[in-house]
This record gives sequence, C-alpha cells and structure tokens, in this order.
Amino acid sequence: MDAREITGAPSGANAAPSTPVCDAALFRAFALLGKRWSGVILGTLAHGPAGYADLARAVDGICDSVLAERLGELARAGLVVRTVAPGPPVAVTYQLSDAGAALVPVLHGLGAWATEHLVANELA
Amino acid sequence: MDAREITGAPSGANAAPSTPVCDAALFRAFALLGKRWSGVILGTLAHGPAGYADLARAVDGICDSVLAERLGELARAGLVVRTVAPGPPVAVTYQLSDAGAALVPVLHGLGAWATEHLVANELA
DNA sequence: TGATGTCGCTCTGTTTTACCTAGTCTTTGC
DNA sequence: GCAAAGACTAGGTAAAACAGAGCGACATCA
Repeated sequence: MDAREITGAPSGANAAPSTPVCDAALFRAFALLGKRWSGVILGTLAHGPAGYADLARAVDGICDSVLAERLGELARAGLVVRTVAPGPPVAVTYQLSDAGAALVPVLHGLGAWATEHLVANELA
Repeated sequence: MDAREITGAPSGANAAPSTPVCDAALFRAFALLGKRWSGVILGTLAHGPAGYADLARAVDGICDSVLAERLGELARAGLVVRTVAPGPPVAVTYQLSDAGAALVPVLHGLGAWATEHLVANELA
C-alpha cells in the first residue's frame, strides 16, 4: 500500500457506526503488516535480537531479497533497530525497537487466536 | 503463502529460545492476514454486517476483483459468513463468523498500537 | 419505453510485488 | 588455496494486486 492509499484511509464513513480512529489506525497497521512476511519477521524478533542469516533460517520460506527489503522497511518504520558491530567480521543485528516491542502482546494475541481458530483446513 | 509454506512453518528452531506454538500459529495467522486487504476487510466487518458494495466503498483503495477474492478466501477460512437474501433484488451480506469475531479484540489492540506507535513518517 | 443506476461479482490485460538465484566482498577455518 | 558463513545486491521470472469494462437482475426516473 503506497502513500496514496495511506492518505486515503477510511474515515469511518462505512456501512455501520464505527470508531474512525480504530479503522484508520488499522489501515495504517496493515499497510505494514499486510505486506508478506513483515508480521512473521516481527514475531521472530520478539524472541530476541537476530542477524540476517538467523532470520533467513528462522523465517521458513522467505527469500533473501524480500527479507532484506522487509528489514529495511521495518527499520525505516521504526519498528526494528539495525545495529552494526564493526567486526571483523562485520555483524549486523536486528532487534525490536520500543515500538516494535509494544506490538508483541498483539502478536501473541494473534498467535493465540490462530491456535484457537485457524485449523489446517483454512487452506482454500 | 501457499500450502508448501504452511507446511514448512517455523518449528521454533530459530536464533533464540521461543514458544514454538506461538510462532507456528503466527505464521498461520499471517498466511491470511499478510495478504493485502484481508485485515482491513475484517476490521471493517467488525462494525457489523455489510454488502459487497458497502465494503468496496468502506475499504478505500481496494479493487473489485481483490475484494471478491479476499471475501471468498475469508469465507472459506471460516472467518466470514456470506449470506444470500434471495430478493428480489438479490442481496449478499458478509459478516464475521464466531472465529472472525474472536479476532476483533486483537484487531482493536493492533489499531491501538498503530495509533500509539505508527506515525505518518512510517512511509519509507 | 428507454435511460440510468445499483448490486455482486467475473474477466482480461497491465502493473506491482514477491520470488529465485547467482553474485560480491570480507572474514574464518581447514 | 578452498569452502563456508555473513549481509546483502542485482536481474530476470512468477505470482499477486490492480484497473476497468462487462454481465444479468432489479429498481428508479423522465
């Protein structure tokens, strides 16, 4: 979702009474989390700091270029902090920022919900 | 994320100690919610039942074919119930199922988090 | 009656995003 | 020297998302 879509976030004028703040905020949240792999990466980092290769191994199925792209986006969004240890060998570590860490309880809630309500037959 | 990726969900063997269930579940959750628009559609339906056109208007920026596709997926996943009133004129209504409704508190948490932590400059 | 609009999609071509994979440079270990 | 690891990058391909016209059924209006 690009800037145009963010700007055009729903303002609550939908079919039923709503809490406009919640919807606009949800729109913004999914601008990030609705991109493939971002939520899973954040969930993985919830367990602690990790390097690029750690993440590549942990997030099964993600390709290199998308992992690099997502980490960059999450860092720019302020959810992830990228720390470079000069080395040698140079080592880059990613960890959740305060904003990222604040999302963890929500991610846990999401995991609990999935455990309870999503079964193998949610595959269409 | 297709069946191969679901099957290959992380099993907790990542960089730091983890709660494997949470991660696998999170993976499954984002198999659905990591697709563009699904979370926002669910958030919109949290306000109450809506027709296709209602949703198309409410979810600013979504195109017709993706809305139809997403509603189908969410219905097949059991999060949304599609009800046909025979008419005339025929009318189709979508509403959250019990499983979908159970996600609403999480979505609210997500909205609250975004309100608190996501600002306009999260745009890369 | 004909024109226009709404609904709930479907269809097709186009654009964007995600993927695949080889590659680079630096460092380490055998 | 060679292989492996880390942290990506780059270019081509596949898949997802998008744009917009269209359909049948129905309702409304001049």
